[in-house]
Amino acid sequence: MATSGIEPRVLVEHDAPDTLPEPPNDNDLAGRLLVSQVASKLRDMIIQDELKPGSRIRERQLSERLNVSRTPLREAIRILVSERLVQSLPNRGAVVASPDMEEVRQLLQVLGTLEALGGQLAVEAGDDARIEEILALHHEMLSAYYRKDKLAYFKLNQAIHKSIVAAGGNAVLIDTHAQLNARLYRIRYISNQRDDRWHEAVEQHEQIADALKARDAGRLAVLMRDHIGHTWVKVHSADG
Amino acid sequence: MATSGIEPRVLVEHDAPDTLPEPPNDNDLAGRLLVSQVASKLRDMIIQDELKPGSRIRERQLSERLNVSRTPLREAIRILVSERLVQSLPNRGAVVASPDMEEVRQLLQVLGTLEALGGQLAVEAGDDARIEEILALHHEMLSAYYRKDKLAYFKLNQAIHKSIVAAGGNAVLIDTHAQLNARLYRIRYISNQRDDRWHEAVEQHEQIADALKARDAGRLAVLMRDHIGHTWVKVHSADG
DNA sequence: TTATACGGTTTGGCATACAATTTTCGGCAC
DNA sequence: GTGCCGAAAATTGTATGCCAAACCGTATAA
Repeated sequence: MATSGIEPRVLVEHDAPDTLPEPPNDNDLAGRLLVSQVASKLRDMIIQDELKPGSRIRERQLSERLNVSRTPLREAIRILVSERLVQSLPNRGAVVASPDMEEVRQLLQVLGTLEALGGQLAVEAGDDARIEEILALHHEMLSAYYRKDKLAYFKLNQAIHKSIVAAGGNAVLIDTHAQLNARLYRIRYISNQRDDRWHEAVEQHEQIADALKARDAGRLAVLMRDHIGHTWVKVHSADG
Repeated sequence: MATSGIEPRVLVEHDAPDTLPEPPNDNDLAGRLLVSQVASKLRDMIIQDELKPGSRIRERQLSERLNVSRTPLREAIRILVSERLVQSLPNRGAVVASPDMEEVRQLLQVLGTLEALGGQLAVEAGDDARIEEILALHHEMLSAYYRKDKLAYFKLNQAIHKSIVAAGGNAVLIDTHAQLNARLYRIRYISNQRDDRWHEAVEQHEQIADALKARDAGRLAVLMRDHIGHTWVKVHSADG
């Protein structure tokens, strides 16, 4: 789905890359093929704003910067295009995708449904150890909240959502969730920097943890969906 | 060489067209870049069983068969890999993906959730004309059912599900749905060839059509999910 | 007979060279 | 000063070549 693409940016500029969101580096088989390594590197660069949304990707320049030839770089770009992290223009190369608000809304809508399913499956199929791990992450996150450590909070928040989905054991769901989530990583990070309604999000996580502990699949599903709805409100209201 | 760059003929001989499920050919911008053309062609070949699941993709052989060099073919293969239509082995090339039963179950589980959301959005956001179109497809499908025209039924069935999701207007959902659905195309086609419980599926479609007509979002969502559950029963029981 | 070592062949991985298209920019006309 | 046209430069798209790793068959030794 083609986004506007040429529009500079949707959220704040965030030009200074002094704060690097840290890559999830959740990559598949990154150690093996050069193409995979390059693709992973590109994902990290996009997430860390080293490649800014809307900016063109110059193949020759990037390839010599990464010390690879254009061939594996181009193949890596194709991968990111099909992940919708970059957009390919006909004979004019590729630009880093910059989702507009409507696309963000759509992504969150789908993610909400997927996380609801993930929560349900986590309760139905997840073993106790898995759920204990998630609860442990939850308490770590609370700790970060009370320390006002936004970066730690952000990372633990991401880890929790990912773990809940993973606990369901549906590899397709895990995969799809990760792919859609990657498209929102930057925006979520930026949105997290404001502490708008931070306590609300924490309260929702408390409820999520309760439902997990109680193994209440239905309630957890509803909570997960609502929680993402809350994310949309945060991002949307901050848009301006 | 100078084969004048882009040769007009994109479609290939079609060697053994005894049973051709017909490609959806729902491709993005297939007319533009050679890589896109090759990727589309590969998708069609996989769907039509010209490239059979589990078989290796030999780059040199395929490239000369498609009259392109290995470079665009390799880039196209990368795209299909990230769509999970082919699987890439470390230093041993690519093979056509052959989903096992567990993966099919997972795919259907996620698709069920997505189609439920699609149904809900179709009712909430779809205008009357859109829904009328879907109902028209439904009646066409009924006609195919009574004619016992399995191929027409199959295609219309696919078109209906796609249209319902499309009516919701969520591009991300449409895209994700299409991608996951593509991985099941062959299996669904094969499953459709048996007329196991054909009437049950038709009855479910009747209910779906009713819910659409009544604009009952909640009921439609439940029906869509259950309907896919039914697909799983069909596929699973036939597996053996 | 079986296991294993070895060399030829095939295939994929990456780099580089060439072609086609787009962008840029200088010059000229208005 | 503004706008249009064209050639040069830059960039992407495609093809080809070289190298290394994996496969297969044979032969040799236990």
